[in-house]
Amino acid sequence: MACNTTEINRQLRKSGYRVTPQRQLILEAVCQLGEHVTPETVYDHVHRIAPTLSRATVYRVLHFLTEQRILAMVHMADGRLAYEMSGHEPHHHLVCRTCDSLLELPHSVLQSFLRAMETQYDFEIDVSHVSFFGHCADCRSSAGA
Amino acid sequence: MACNTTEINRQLRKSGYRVTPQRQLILEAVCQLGEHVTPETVYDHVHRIAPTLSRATVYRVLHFLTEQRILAMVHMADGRLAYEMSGHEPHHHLVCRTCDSLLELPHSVLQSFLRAMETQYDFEIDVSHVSFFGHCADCRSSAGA
DNA sequence: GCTCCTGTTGTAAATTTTTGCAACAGGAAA
DNA sequence: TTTCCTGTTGCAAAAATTTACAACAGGAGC
Repeated sequence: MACNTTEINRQLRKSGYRVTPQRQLILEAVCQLGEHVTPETVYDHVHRIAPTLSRATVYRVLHFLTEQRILAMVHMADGRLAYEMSGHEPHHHLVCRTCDSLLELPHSVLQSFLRAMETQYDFEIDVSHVSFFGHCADCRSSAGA
Repeated sequence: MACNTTEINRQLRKSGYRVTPQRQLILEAVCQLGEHVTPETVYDHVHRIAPTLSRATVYRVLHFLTEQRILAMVHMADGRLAYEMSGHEPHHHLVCRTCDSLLELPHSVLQSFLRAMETQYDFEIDVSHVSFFGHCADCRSSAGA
């Protein structure tokens, strides 16, 4: 996943938004840091380069870039949010609400189903990352009942 | 959705957990308040009845009851969490990340697909509430591109 | 009805995330 | 290049959520 800043910058400007050094730094950080990047990780990273860049800006820019579909939002097991480049290889999770484990789910399992839903509801589902919540085999058996 | 406290209490005791007045109050509150109940709403409600009951306990109990599959966790549009009785009529959402709108999705659309995944991965997906994130028709067209 | 073990709670502080507002700075247009 | 409009940022305070820890209180066993 190369971080094609040039193309993204043009896209932003065309939509009437500004390309600021803060936004560029944060975007590059997410790109370099990989999958499931937390706001705090981003902050640590960019704050080293630009010490005045504030936490508030990190949160605001992450939210903004998600709205612009440049980043994808990932729901972590603990309920917190993480981010990643939306162009990342699609991957999905089964998240256990008891033990917080993550089970990877191949994209192929979802692909056709999600496409069908999109057509049916005219809603563009963010297929780059989908999480399902529930309870894994281990916790199901140990919970007894 | 009647809130069958008796049965739930037995289930908790059998698993070695305690039935405290705080837990009962919070459970009843969620049951009465309906779908998509936020921690703050629960706190307001129970705090009126038991003024010493703290926010920390509300958060802890909501998390705990979700682990026990008595409550279901709902991802709201703004990224915050809400809760509801897990026995509620299953309903699902398409959440727009640009305008935060919620589109209801009938259970039938998901049912067979989720069942198949459960069988395949031995993971009990919480079917009482599933959210998909993406971008709605309106925001897709207005985003231009 | 007691006792004891240990799961739970309240408090207060830490951490995380959001928000209001004035100062700042992209970038389009001249 | 200069100007101007308004989108963005930083700061600081507010709000939301989590955590540590000592005191408390279910409920099983007697």
